[in-house]
Amino acid sequence: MSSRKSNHIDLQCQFCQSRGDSHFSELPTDDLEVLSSHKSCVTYKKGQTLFYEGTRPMGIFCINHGKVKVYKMGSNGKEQILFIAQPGDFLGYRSLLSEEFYGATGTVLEQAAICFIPKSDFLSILNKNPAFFQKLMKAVCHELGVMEEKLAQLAQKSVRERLAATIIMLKETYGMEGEGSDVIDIALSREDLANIVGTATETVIRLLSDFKSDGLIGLKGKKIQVLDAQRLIHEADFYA
Amino acid sequence: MSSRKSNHIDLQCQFCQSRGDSHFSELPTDDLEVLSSHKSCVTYKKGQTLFYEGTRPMGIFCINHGKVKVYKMGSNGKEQILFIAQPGDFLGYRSLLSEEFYGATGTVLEQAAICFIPKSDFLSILNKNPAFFQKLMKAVCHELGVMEEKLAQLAQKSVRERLAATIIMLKETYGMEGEGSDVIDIALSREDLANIVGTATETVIRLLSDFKSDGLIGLKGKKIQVLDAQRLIHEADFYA
DNA sequence: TGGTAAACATGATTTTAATCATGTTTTAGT
DNA sequence: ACTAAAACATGATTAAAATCATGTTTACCA
Repeated sequence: MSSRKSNHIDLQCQFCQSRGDSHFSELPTDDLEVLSSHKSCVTYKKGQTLFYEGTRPMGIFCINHGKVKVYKMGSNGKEQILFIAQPGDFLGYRSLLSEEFYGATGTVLEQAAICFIPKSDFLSILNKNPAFFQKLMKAVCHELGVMEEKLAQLAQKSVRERLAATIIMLKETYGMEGEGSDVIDIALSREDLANIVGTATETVIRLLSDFKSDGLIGLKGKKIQVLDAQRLIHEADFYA
Repeated sequence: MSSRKSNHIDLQCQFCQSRGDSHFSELPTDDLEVLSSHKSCVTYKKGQTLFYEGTRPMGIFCINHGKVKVYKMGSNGKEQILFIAQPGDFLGYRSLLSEEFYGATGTVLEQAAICFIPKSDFLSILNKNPAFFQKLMKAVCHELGVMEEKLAQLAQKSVRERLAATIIMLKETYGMEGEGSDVIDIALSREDLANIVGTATETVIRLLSDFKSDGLIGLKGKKIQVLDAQRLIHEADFYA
């Protein structure tokens, strides 16, 4: 709002690097052209919020680049992070389709480029493409299963187990290949990590130190390096 | 399996009392006839299981009468109840549509009559009726929102708050009208209640006693009577 | 680049809720 | 109706994690 340089950028869906990872991967070319001409693309800085819990969705966000945390704010002021969205992910379509207000807030975790597709365009493409609709249905059903699993884990596992499980999940999602392998490539503060696990920041800090002393992880600055995935999985009490 | 009297019954979807509450409410008559002729209907006794976590869904269940708890079993042998299904509810369609194994187990809470619709029939009706498909999509999206809300509450609220919230929810869903009003008409054991709230059975028992001494609830046998909904809501820390 | 706020870290204390132990009441099956 | 098992109840103890307090390091921006 103060910067003179526009933060709007021009991204064509047809040539989007992240489209292959998205639900748009098999959309016909003409639909992609409609999308490209109607959507707007904006770059965001860390900390900027895309949408707020309790407000009305006007379209969907499609992440070209960067990461977004989606969370609910509790009465105590503490965030509960529901998931972290990455390039190719859609945001806000759940509320759009259930015709409800946003149930959570979406805030950019690191420098991002994100497209916004107006509600009407998204819905018309959805209605024109049964295959796309089915794909999306399948995705929502899968998401529901994932959320149910998270709920059960939260109810039944200790903080230590949940933190170990979270680190493993992060490694699978953001672990880099080759070189600095096993380093989890996402800049999460201890507080964010606590808000994923559902615990206090101090508890996460303590447990990370424990894991480090035990040789399970290494701490490169604020990035976590998984040293012994096997034992970490054991800590998470999987397959038990 | 031992009883000589068959537990199969004949229920026609066209005349189903519970259909008005279900996603089938606006399905064309000819589709209902197809359903009726292809489905099978069975009565179940308390404790019988409809489907098991980790198995492959072969169709969907539609509840005509009775209640079913859907839960995940933890490594400690403790159940986490995800939701309780009632007449008109579908069960198992989520896994069917995401093409995954059942993520949870469904067990009958009280005497029930439940229809089973084979996968192929359900899917063909789904594909023939875009309006039905959309309705279902909307429902799944709503469910996802509900599950996210539960997750956040579990992470952020105390056991006391969660129990109060659960009682209020149960009252809204199963509260009887008129006469014995405010009595929650569902036979939940203290253990089941604990597995909804995500706590130990003893803790639920103690808190129920507390609520009773405080005049918030009455205990009619094992059924709960809500005496002071306002204060109960306050205990649940809503609108805070 | 110096100053300031945020993030990280560690210790001490308190709170919450789980677990363990034991007894009583209800329920269901023969 | 009788018995066994399950459910309910209450007290005592322990364990887990939150909270409070304080100090250090890191990151950011004017």
